[in-house]
Amino acid sequence: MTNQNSLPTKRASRAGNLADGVYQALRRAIIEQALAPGTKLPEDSVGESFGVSRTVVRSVLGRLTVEGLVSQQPNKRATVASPSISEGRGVFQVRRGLERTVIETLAGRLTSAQTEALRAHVAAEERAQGRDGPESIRLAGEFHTLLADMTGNELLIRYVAEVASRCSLILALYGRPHSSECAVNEHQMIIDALVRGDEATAVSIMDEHLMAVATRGLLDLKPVRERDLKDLLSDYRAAAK
Amino acid sequence: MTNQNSLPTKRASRAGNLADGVYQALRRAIIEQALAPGTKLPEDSVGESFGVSRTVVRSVLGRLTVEGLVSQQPNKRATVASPSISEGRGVFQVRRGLERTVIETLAGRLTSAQTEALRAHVAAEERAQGRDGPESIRLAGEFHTLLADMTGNELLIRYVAEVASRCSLILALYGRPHSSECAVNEHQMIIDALVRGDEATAVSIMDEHLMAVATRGLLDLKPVRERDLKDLLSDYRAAAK
DNA sequence: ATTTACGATAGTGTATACTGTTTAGTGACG
DNA sequence: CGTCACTAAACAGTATACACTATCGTAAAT
Repeated sequence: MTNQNSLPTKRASRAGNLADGVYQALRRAIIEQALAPGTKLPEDSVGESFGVSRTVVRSVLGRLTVEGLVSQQPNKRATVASPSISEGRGVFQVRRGLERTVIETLAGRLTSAQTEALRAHVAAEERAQGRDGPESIRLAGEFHTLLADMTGNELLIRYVAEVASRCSLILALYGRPHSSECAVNEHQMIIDALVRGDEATAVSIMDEHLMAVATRGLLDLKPVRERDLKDLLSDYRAAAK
Repeated sequence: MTNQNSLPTKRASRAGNLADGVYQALRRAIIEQALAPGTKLPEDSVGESFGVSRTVVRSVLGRLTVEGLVSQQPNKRATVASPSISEGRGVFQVRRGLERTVIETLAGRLTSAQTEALRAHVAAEERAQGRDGPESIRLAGEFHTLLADMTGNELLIRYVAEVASRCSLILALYGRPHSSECAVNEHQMIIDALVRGDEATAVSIMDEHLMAVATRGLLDLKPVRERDLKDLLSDYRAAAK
């Protein structure tokens, strides 16, 4: 039942790490809400979906667990994490502190190339404004991780990425259906303050921005639909090159 | 070569997770610098040291890698992480932001029991002051994680614990030999400001406190002694109940 | 003598087999 | 009918086997 048998050429080039591919794919599936919070993730089934063994899935689930996207209890099936409201508040609070650090690091120190990249991103956000597909959700989150990237601080980058993805989950659970999550013009204002080198203003806009996003979410728990796991994951299998 | 053969009664009670035990032990070994940065950690050898299989070791090394205490590259042996100075600076910067959040959360909100616990801890630090054994190092770090615990914010707790342990590594690499790392009286002052509810002061003391710890470390790389891995780990084996 | 090619050894990546625990389904008993 | 006990299936925890990759020493070729 090796993958060589069923898919002889799939990873023929050079293997290395199956785990990474599955990790990326599963992570996206969760963040883009193809897998609703609470969805069961038995190691065998997930493995079958991606054509890998439990060994690989296990390590992936471990990683996702420390990132808070999956929750695991001993001898129980893993599930897509389903954070409580108070956990959610905690995450947002940490996020505020983290992004404050990002802003402090960046204020007045953006290269023109970086400024360029940020403006381009905001433009993309504006274009995606109308349809609230996964596209818009993803872009809004990526603005923050893009900022973090520019600090060059590895740990800061990882933490911001982590809280941002957790926030996606939280908003999926408790957010209003059509809140566009990040007001694009707030992003614009942050960029402006950063290039002006106006640290105080940039910090306070970011802070309010995040507060706003957090308080925009305080509503109805959405119903959890039960569907077939393999169905839901089929789209993401291709991505696990 | 199962552990039942060699140690029939060791984990007779109820198993569950061997991994947790090994994780704790290995983590301590690194933080307390029994395992110097750069030390090679082959999965088999570590497994033998603790009497478990590679499977378990592998998951543990994975966890420690995401925490930054171990570094892994594909198809290469894992090693105890050996962060660069600039990585070190990055970690300290994140830490400042994180602990700022801790202070903001706690200022003026400490229960008397919590205040009690903090004062007791500082007292313990003072007692351990003289001998700069692992005891003193551990206590100094634990003051910060103790504070974080009191926020009740799971994520914040995890992050602070993570940066604190990474900082231990960094100071081990670049710190002066006998810098007592955290001046105990600074801890005392932080507590005082917190109970007064004086958030601004508490934040700035903590900030300077961390800055001081960070700048106290900027010196000679210590030589790396080469010793037998199993020797070094023998003390920690018992802890992996 | 120095460098390159090659082979042995050590080590990681992944699958699979086995064991123990949880979960869910079924029937007996209240 | 409900609920309790019991059994079978599903599932996680762990060890091990095998394939592939890196590492290092040794010998051949320059």
